[in-house]
Amino acid sequence: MPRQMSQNAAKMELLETPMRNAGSIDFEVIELLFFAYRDFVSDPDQILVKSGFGRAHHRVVHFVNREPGMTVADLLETLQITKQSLARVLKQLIDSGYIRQVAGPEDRRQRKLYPTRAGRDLALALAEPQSRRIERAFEGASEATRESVKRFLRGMQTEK
Amino acid sequence: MPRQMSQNAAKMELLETPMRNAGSIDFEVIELLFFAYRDFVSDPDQILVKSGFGRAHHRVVHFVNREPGMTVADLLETLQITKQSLARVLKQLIDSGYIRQVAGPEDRRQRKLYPTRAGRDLALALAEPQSRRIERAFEGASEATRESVKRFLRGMQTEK
DNA sequence: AAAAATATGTCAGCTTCGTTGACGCATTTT
DNA sequence: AAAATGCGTCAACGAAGCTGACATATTTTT
Repeated sequence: MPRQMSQNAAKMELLETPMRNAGSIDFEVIELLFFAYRDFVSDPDQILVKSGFGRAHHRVVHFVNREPGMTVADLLETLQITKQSLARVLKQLIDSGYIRQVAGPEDRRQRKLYPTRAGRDLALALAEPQSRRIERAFEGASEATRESVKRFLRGMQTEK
Repeated sequence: MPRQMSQNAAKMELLETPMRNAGSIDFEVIELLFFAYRDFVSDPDQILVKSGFGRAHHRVVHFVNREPGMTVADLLETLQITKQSLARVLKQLIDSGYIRQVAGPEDRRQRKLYPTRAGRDLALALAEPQSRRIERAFEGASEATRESVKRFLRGMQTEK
């Protein structure tokens, strides 16, 4: 086989054309979601570093504040992680005084989770820059537009 | 101090009221973004497990396919990670034949990255379920609505 | 009353993917 | 010739997920 042909064969395996929106594949929105979420979660990180916590703590403190009295099982369902994974961060949040547990009044096996005042304050501090970013992204948008965006985001969720 | 007062004092530190959309904090959209992204990235995971890759490989293979010829530095900028972190996954993708490197034609220190046919196929396979999910979320939406959503997502990005 | 199921906690070990810091090599720029 | 740049790599570490096994308290079922 001549050298030139080998070169071409080797080159053939390299694709030089960009993968563009085509067929039914929406690469543009895929990337928009990636960048939007990357920057969205980067906001709270500075605050979290000061407390010695990470993103996992953020999620826990957020949802417990949103629904005080939720059980450990509820939280596992919401976060879609294992109890062993939750245990670490939850324990740290309890030990640090941001969250407390109360035995369920009906079913005493349950551990109902509540934020302390410090836990509420932390959740608010973390939500603030995220909310500002959202407001900036909605800048000038009508109420109908805002509803469309929410509808889209709801539609992105797996229906359970 | 009477026992009753101590009990109340202890109870005081537990907040039982849900943290609701109030002031300027938009908890609803914060959560919608969390759930939307959680489910959005869960799609490719099954496919990735079969190839022995993770989400980091997904991102690399995606962007190299979107912009063949991008350099290592470009990729680091896009992903916002360190070169040591990228090195691991990039090496695996190169060794597995999904991506190849070519010395830059002008600056030969650069490594331009290109997908192979297998790399293109993998990127397409990973994008497919995500794109289907996006289409479902847009179901029945007008072109104007779609543009509004994209505008919102662009607005969520940190401007560089 | 006994047995089974449930809710939670915990131990141990593993994986992925991010980090910092240091250094080497080839190449380009000054 | 010296300095800066692009990239690769070694080593050590941390955050946050995972599986599997087992313990304890409590509730439900038999």
